Amino acid sequence: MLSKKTKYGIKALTYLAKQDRKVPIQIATISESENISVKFLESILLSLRKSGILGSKKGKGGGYYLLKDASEIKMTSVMRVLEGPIAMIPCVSLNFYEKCDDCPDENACAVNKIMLKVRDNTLEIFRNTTLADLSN
Amino acid sequence: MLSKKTKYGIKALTYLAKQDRKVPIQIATISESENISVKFLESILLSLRKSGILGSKKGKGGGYYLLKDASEIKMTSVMRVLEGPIAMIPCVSLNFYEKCDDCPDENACAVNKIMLKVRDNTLEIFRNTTLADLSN
DNA sequence: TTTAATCCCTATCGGATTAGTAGGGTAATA
DNA sequence: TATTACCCTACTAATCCGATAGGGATTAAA
Repeated sequence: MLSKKTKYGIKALTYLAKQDRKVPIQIATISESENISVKFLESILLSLRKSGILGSKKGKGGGYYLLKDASEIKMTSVMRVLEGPIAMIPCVSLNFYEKCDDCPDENACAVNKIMLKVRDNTLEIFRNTTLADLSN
Repeated sequence: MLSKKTKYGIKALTYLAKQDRKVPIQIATISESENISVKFLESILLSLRKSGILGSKKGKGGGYYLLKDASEIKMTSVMRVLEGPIAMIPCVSLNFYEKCDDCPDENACAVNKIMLKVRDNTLEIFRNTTLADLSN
């Protein structure tokens, strides 16, 4: 299941992608437009800023803005920041790899086999999709 | 994240797929071979039986067995029984559809758009993969 | 210089889910 | 009839999620 964090994060990012990048947008504005609680959205935007996808400006007239052009922001990085691993199980994850305790041989493991396929495919989609694609 | 229930379920099913279908296999046997707690495995096999993927035989010499040939058991049905929805979000789910409260228009929703792609792709993989494919 | 807007950070909390445990009931077979 | 093994219910510890609360720091504008 996709977490609400990810869902809201993607919505907020596509909202920003539709705006003039030079004008910071306030949390409250996005919150109203996308029906997201202000405080929860705040924490989401914060993590997007820390990961280098968003920039922010403090004080009056401040807000959040995309650091790069929407067409240069791939869904792979967005998903990894918001949702974490793209793979459904750690033993097939590129960025969050972990061995299974119970599994003596990954190459012989049926779960590994099928989930690897799924990961490859999903990854391909996220790699070829940018924020610009989603905001049209 | 794939639940352990699903992971163990797939492992148990591929184990059964390697055996003679006419001989019931006991829970304890699968449990030992695949490193799964007996009781937890018991509840998993039970739900696989209730959903019509496995058959069971009680009493001495009893156990579980595949109801169909491994090559006829698609991963779509296995995943739906064990994990539930294949889609990452209910608004793009075929079998577990639900509308999002916060979303006025699904066709204009970026999350819907990208997750629909992912679902289509994942579904395609599960449809074209059978237990037989995994047990080789 | 003051004020108000806005981001920034930490802590907390209820509810849901997960993974696993325990214990006994029931049916089938030798 | 004794044994084996499935079947079912209930419980629990741990974890995660979504949300809330409250204040602190920074900046722009009056």
